[in-house]
Amino acid sequence: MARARTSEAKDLRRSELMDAALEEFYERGFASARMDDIARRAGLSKGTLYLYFDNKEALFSSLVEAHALPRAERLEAISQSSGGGFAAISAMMNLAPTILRHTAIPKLVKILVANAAQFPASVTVYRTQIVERILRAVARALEAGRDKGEMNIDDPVMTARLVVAPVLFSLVWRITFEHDPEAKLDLEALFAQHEKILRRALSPVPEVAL
Amino acid sequence: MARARTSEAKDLRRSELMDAALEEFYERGFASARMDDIARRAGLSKGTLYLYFDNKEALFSSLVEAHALPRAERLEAISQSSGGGFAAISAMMNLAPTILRHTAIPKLVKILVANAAQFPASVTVYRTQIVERILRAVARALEAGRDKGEMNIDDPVMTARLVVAPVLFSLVWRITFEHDPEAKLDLEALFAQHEKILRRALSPVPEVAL
DNA sequence: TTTAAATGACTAACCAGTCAGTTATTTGGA
DNA sequence: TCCAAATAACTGACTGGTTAGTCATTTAAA
Repeated sequence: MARARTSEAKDLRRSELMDAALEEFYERGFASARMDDIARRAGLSKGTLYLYFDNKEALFSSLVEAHALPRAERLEAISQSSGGGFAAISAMMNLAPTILRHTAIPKLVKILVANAAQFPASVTVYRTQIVERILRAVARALEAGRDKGEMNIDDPVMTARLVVAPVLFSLVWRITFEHDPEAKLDLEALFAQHEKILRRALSPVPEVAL
Repeated sequence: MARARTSEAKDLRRSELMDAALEEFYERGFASARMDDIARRAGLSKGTLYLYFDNKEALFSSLVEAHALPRAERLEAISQSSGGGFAAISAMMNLAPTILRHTAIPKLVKILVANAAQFPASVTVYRTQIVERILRAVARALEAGRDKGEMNIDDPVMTARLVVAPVLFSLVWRITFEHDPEAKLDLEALFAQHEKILRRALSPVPEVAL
């Protein structure tokens, strides 16, 4: 293998090894994934893998930490840029299928949920750095909608969880049934329906009807 | 250990071993769970475990199959007995916290999701015997509500997924964050809010307002 | 020639699955 | 009622295969 001499080349190599680890952990599970296979997938040998990571557990933790920050920042930006209310909800619902289909989040969530008991520190990182930041961003978008008089919201914190729930539903459906050709899920239709229900439920009751 | 001579005693022993396996698989993951620990947890030796199950994989499959039928039947009965519509939704939402707190379903879902790639046959059993039966039962309850003129539903199949999504959200939250004392989730409040949103979204629009 | 990145054979530990031996329980003859 | 023989449930030391982690050696690049 061509050598990584500069520190940029090493950073790249490190992230290639992490990508390989994500795939192996996802496909075989943390315990069954072989360090040799991870190295091979990145086109390197096991010995080299150990130049970049102290051990299997450090490789796992670094995965979670590396993905945490950028993801959360992206989602917070989206929820803020749209100015809150139904526009923000709509922007998030439109983004959901892409996130589910083309980012590492579903795979990361799977390996994290599956190994939560073994890696409590990584779980806490993920909860505080991703999950709770996303939930707060959604709650803020709902509060903004209320302040604009566009939404009728009594409990933004619980409602934020309900807004996000179908995304997690789809995520679990995909990672669990993805090899089952009988189990299709129409993401676009699901999120369109979700948005419709939220609009009906959260729109202020027209005064005329009272 | 006192011996199991009758076939009833053997059935009991078998199910004790399965309970032990559920706990070990849940806590350590399928690959890391030791057959010796499973046997010990049931107060037996590893050799005895192999009298009841051919191998580790058979133990896993039997777990999924044993839990599948009774659970699905219970939930179908509830959704039918309440006569459909909001009464059925309400009955299910009231039941959700108990299912999440006091049944094996969350643990079973975790080990199944985590090992979906290794056991496609068990995944298919679970999907057809539990997941899709529950979703069909919910969809039927929604259709019944529409037929009664109590609900305004355009897509019962997608809506059923949205009704169930917060249950899965809570399930994943619990199995992932259960050891994290900072991460509390008020199940009763969440499902109360969910029911409120569904009532608002699915109630027919009052004619006066049009 | 020097450097340090990369390699892969090696070892030490782990564990699924086996099976020869042990022992609780039942059976039936005295 | 007692006890010896028969039965089969149960045990755990053992084996064979697997893999995380090491390190002496090789080799690409400066």
